[in-house]
Amino acid sequence: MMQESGTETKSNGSAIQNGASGGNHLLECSLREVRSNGETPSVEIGAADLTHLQQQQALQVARQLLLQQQQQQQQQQQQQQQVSGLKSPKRNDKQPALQVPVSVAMMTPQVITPQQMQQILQQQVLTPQQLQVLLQQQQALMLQQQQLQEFYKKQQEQLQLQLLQQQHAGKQPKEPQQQQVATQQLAFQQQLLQMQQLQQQHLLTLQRQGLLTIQPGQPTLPLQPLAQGMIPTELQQLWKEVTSSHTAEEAASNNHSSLDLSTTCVSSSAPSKTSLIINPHASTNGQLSVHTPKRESLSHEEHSHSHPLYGHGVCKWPGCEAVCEDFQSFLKHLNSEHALDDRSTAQCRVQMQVVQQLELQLAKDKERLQAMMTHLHVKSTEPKATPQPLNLVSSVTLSKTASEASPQSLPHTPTTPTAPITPVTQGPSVITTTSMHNVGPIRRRYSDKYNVPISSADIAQNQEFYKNAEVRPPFTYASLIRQAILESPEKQLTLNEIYNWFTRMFAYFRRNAATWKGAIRTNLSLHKCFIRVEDEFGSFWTVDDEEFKRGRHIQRGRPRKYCPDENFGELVAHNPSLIKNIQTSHTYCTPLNAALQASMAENSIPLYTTASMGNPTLGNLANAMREELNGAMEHTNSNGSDSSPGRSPMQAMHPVHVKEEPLDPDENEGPLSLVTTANHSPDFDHDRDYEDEPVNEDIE
DNA sequence: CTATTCTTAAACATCC
DNA sequence: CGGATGTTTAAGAATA
Repeated sequence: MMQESGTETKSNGSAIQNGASGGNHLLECSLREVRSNGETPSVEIGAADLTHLQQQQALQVARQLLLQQQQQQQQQQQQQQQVSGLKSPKRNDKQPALQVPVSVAMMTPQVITPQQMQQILQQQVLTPQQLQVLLQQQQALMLQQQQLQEFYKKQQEQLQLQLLQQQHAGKQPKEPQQQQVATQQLAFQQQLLQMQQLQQQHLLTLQRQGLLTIQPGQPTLPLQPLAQGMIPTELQQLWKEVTSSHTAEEAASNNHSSLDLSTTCVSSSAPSKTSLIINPHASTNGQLSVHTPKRESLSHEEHSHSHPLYGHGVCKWPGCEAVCEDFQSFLKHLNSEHALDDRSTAQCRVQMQVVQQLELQLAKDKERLQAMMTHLHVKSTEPKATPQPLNLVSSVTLSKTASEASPQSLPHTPTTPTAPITPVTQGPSVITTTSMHNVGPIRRRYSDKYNVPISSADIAQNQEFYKNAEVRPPFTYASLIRQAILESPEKQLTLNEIYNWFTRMFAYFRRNAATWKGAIRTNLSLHKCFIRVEDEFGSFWTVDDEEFKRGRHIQRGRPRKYCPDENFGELVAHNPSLIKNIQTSHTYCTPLNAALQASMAENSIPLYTTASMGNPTLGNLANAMREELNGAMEHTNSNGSDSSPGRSPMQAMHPVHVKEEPLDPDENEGPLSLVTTANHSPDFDHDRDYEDEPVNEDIE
């Protein structure tokens, strides 16, 4: 269209074939912007948003957990020094340090930065189910930690009280009691340590399983001292608030729910960020409340009988696994079997080493991941400046594609050196874009190439990316053509409309027109799934999605759609009166039962054969299809932008001619005339291309 | 290494 | 006649 022959070069053909296998993304483009009829993407949006927010929250929970642990460790060190020194000259000053950093993760939504959000959106790592599990696990861990920490806090206070008494009461012999308290203190510290280790193991396990992806380049990694967007004073303040709220909770008067806290933090911490990244739709779909109320309820339930070392009726002390009927028995068991002794101490030491090792490993993995990301040109620190084809980072379902995302497959074609920095403003609309259809095969094949669920965020981002970056989309022509057709309101496009779709949706297809247009034509002819329908005003193309999923081509050496040299087999295939009724209804009855269509397409001949043998259902079938056709014609008069302007809505009323399905000679012996009889019209008997060919009766 | 898939080019046909 | 549209074949690259 735009710059046709002048810039035609063959040089970019195969070279660019390498250039855009960055991922398999849906190209569900522009449905909402091109046409506004029909589709209601809200459900899918909700699911997508849910996933994204879950990812966000999971990530944040993980981050905050780790952050929390570090803070705790510092506190413990401080407190340990206190205890061991048996003097606390500045207890009051230290009081804030005694505050337990509970529920820091509750305020995760406002901590996350747009960059993080962007990355999370780009990563389709977790399924909702996985996220749910992850969240629950994290919540359980956090609650356990809270509970223990509160217990610990009480002990600490008790100890301080005793110390105070000791100081004020002179040097009266309270030694035994104090020793006991100190012992308990140590035991709880060990428990805390153990719990932290468990948490980190949990996190690491999740990460290794690919359930949790910790972003590289983010100052929020576990080993980093502070989370982005949060300064120490804020943390302290929040801890205070949270702790006080939990104290109130213990007093059975908790009105200060975690949700409130979260809200408070949102408004005080980073409201602009929050409002920027939280999609209104998402925020109202219960996503945020999924987290916090659950925590709340859990905190009530598990406060009474939750312990990081107790789960499923089993003591979780390393190497113990003693069965405890209930929580009380567990506590007894814990105090009796895992009291402060050499063995427990040694186990704690071991656990500490384990934690250190894990941290080390985590640091290494983080470094490795960062290097990988850098290598793949994924600018994790640049959120929106470079809309890359997504799914590069990671994907559960498309890991193969991700692995294919070698650097050369990134959009760095010679013709598009500036592609990666093409500015595309996405904003919250990323989440609101939806997907109608799944794109089929990508350029680089992979086994599960069909119907791979891809998130709408990818679609949107990739759509924007390919719209603006002159990068070859990593999809086959067939998938793109299908996409174009399926996006059209009537699921049909003329060739020129397909061209237009390509140029509109992909900057890459705004040049070298002759090349890709020819490829489109070739693909239309070659693929079984593309059905050419002819009416009095021209022809248009439809797609048989079931056939598309089968991915069949018109096989060579078999009857062609177009065969100048006719022979017996081709006569069958070229008989326009045979299948056209089926095809016609097929064309117009997208609302028709897809399974029926698939069945028709797949088993057309057996169907006919059966019908010829006297199956009474065929007539009904034909009638049903005619009815479907009639019904479908009622809504064919909606004009999308891709609709041919020259075709009036009334065309649909006319009999149309369909590209002959290339019936295989080995399966087209069926007496198709019966179908013709079912809906026979003189109009069907002359096809433009094959009017001189014998009709199907010859094959009988 | 082989088979398959996909792309690209080209030749050819038909229609407008 | 020339362009648009279709069909078919072949070659080569990429991939399974």
